[in-house]
This record gives sequence, C-alpha cells and structure tokens, in this order.
Amino acid sequence: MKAEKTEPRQSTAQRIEQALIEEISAGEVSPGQRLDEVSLATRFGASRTPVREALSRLTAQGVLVQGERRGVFVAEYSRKELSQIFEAMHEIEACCARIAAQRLNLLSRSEIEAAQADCVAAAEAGDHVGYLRANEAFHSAIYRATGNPYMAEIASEFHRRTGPFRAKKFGSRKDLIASAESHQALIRDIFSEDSATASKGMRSHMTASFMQALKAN
Amino acid sequence: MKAEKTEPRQSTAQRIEQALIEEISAGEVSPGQRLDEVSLATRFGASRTPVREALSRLTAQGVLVQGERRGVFVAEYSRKELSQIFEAMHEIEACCARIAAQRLNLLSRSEIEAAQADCVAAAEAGDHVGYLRANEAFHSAIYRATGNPYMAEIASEFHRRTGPFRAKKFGSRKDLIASAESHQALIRDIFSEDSATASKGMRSHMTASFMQALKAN
DNA sequence: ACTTTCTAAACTGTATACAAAATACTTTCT
DNA sequence: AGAAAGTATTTTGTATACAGTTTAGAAAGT
Repeated sequence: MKAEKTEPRQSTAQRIEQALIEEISAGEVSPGQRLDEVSLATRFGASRTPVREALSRLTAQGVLVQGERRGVFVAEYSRKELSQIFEAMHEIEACCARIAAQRLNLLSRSEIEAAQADCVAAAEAGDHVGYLRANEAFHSAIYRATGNPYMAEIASEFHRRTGPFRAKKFGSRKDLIASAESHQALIRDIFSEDSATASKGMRSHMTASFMQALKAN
Repeated sequence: MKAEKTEPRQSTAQRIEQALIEEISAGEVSPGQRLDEVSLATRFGASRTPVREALSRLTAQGVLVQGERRGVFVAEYSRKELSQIFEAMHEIEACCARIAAQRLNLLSRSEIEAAQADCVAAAEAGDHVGYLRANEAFHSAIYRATGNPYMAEIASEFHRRTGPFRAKKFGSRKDLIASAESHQALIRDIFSEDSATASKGMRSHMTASFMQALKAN
C-alpha cells in the first residue's frame, strides 16, 4: 500500500472535540450535565480557547446544546423528543439499508462482515466499550455501502447523537450478545440485495433498538 | 399573543455566521473561494476571534470545508459529488413529504399556502433575492409540517448546503415563475394526504430541480 | 421568617500578542 | 536556465487579559 500524504497534526481543539464526542456517545456524561470550559481546559492541559472551539463545534453539530443564557449541556430529551429523533433516524437508516442493498460489492460485503465479526468478538468477551465501538463500526460499514458519503454522514450523525441513549441498553454481556445476533438478521436482509427487504429489515432493527433504549432509560 | 422571553443578544460570532450562511446559500460566494479570517474581521469590524468561531462552526456543519493544511473554502463539488448530495437530499425530502402528508393540520396547511403566496409574489416581481428567501421558507414550511424537528433540521441543512448550486437556476424572472408554478403541483400532492403521492411528487420536484441546477452550473 | 437589595464570584465573548507552520518570493549555486 | 537554499510574509492555533453579563450568596429591611 502506498503511503498516504502526511496528515496534518491534529490541533488541540480537534483532539478535545474527538474526546468529547466519544465520551458523550458512550453515555459517560449524563444528559443535562453542564460542560464547564474552565475545568475542561484544566483537564486537557490547554487554555479556554481550544475548549471553546470544540464546544462550539459540538453545538453546531447538535451533539451539545447551548443554554438559554449560558452554559453548554449534553442534550437532554423528553420521551417525545427522543421518539422524534428515533423516528428521523429510523427513516435515514431505512434509506441507507435500501440503497446499500442496491449497491453491494465485494468490498462493502467484506467490511460489513468484518465489522460484525468484531461485534461478535466484543460481545462474547463482555467488553462494553469495545462493543460500542464495534457496533458503531458495523453501522458505519452499512452507511459506507450506500456509496454516498452524504447519506453516510447524516446517518452517522444520528447514530452519534443517539449514542448516549442506546448505550444504556447494553447493560450485560447477554444484552451485547443479543444485539450482535440481531445484526445477523439485518445482514441477511441487506445481503438479499432486495431494496424492500433491506428497508423492512432495518425498520424492524430500529424499532427493536428504540424499544430497548426506552426500557433502559 | 403573549410576549416571548427576552431573547439573548446575538453575539458577534453568531451574527457573522448568519451573514455568511445567507451569502453562501445565495451563491454570492463562488465554490472553491477561500474565506480569509483577516479580511472578514475587517469587514465585520471585529477581531479574528469571532470570525474564527463562525468559520469553525460552518465547517462543523459542512457548509464550508477546511483546506488540507490551511484555509477555509466554500465547498466545491464535482458533478459526481453534487449528484450524491442531491441524491441524499432527494431521499430526505421524499421522507419529509411523505410524513408531512400524513400529519397535515390547519396550521401547517396555512403556513405552506402562505409561503407559496410569498413565492408567487417574489417571482412575479422578478425579485431574485426575495425569491430565494421565499423558496427557503416554502420548503421550511413543508419540513415543519412533518411535526418532527429533527427531520426538519436535516432537510434544512441539505437545503442550505445546496443553496449555491440551486440559486444558479433562477437566472430570470421566467425561471422564478416556473419554479413557483412547480410548487403548486407539489402542494397538491402533499395536500392529497396520501403518502405515496406526496413522496412521488417530491421526487419529481427534486429530480427537476437537480436537472435544472446541472444545466445552470 | 421571608423578601429585597447589594456585592462578589463565575461565566461569556472578544481583542490582542505570541509562536509555530506554511507559503511565497528572492538570492545563490550549478 | 533551472534547482536549491535562504528570507520574508502570511496563516493558523493558542494563551492571556479585559470588560460585560449573569448568577449566587450575603446583608439589610419588613
């Protein structure tokens, strides 16, 4: 493999943004919790400036919300709001599954299968954090299979935004295993290369996901 | 109507962000053009700090793109990329039309009709900028009719992102009038309250929109 | 004890200075 | 003339200071 161009060094602000995204997605910061510029600056060994930039970018992406007069908070949604988000996500994911089913190729199939193998491994090991990452990668592989980076980006954003709520349904090793198993049915539907089957399969998956997240929250 | 809570005063960074969004959406800044912190700071009578914040937020929203090593640019898409964006937008808009058709109520109908009246007025007057605003408001009214702010937000983002490319198809008064007329068919389909009709109508509208944008770019 | 007013502390947004990195331009060498 | 090295300029990211706004807590008044 040819070496890639030299990657620009990640700025402090980017580093902070990434770290916060991961924590929030993993549900490590509770909904409604306020993020404090000054203590984050201390924690990351930086000044307020890059912290402010990271927080501002995350509000622009809807990952965080700005208080009315002050403060930046991890978004906290009512049951109604949560169902609206899942509805939107549900529609996007169904579109992705439909398009992916139409566009499967050797690479995308392999990527989905490899990602699923990682999910299974993490679930068997009872590795909660590892499973969250592997689950993320699994869904990303489906998004990539659409061959449309913009669809993939939208879907990823929703996946990230619902991360904190979905993370709570993975309480035990048994939950992880059940989740990994549900992926198998989904893969079968997508690999059928039939749009309607894929779309329907994803809708079922998302409905189950939502129900479980409701129960756990 | 009861007075709303006092709105927080808009920061300089927010002001700059809004102004840039409008200009970019209206196609006033060419794709590929670099935005320069220093001259923007001069132009807005501010320091680099709020300019950087605005630019950073706009890159986080995908409205602008970061150069590999330096610079922030108005996104420039290849024909292939443009078709991918429109494809994603097409899917989102069709979902919105479908959901809106299922959820119409007196308020949403009125809003759509009022927005269309504004489109017609702007088109008849040959008011290019006014038409862009009215067109934006028309689509926003449809998104709002979904009753799902998250669907609406995604759709609005795509609408905004494709603004520069779509703006170019509104070259003459005749183009504005044709666009406003195409809205009528779309309204009829959505107001049919039939999901499939609404979805199909929106797909037609988006296909025509894309073809026209291709021709004009 | 409760309410109002005042004060101090915390938070927010911005300007400015500084240093490092990237790029453009000029000079020197082959 | 073309390439390499050196220099100057521009751009980027960050730290810090400052001023304005908001909030919390203390003091005074009823």
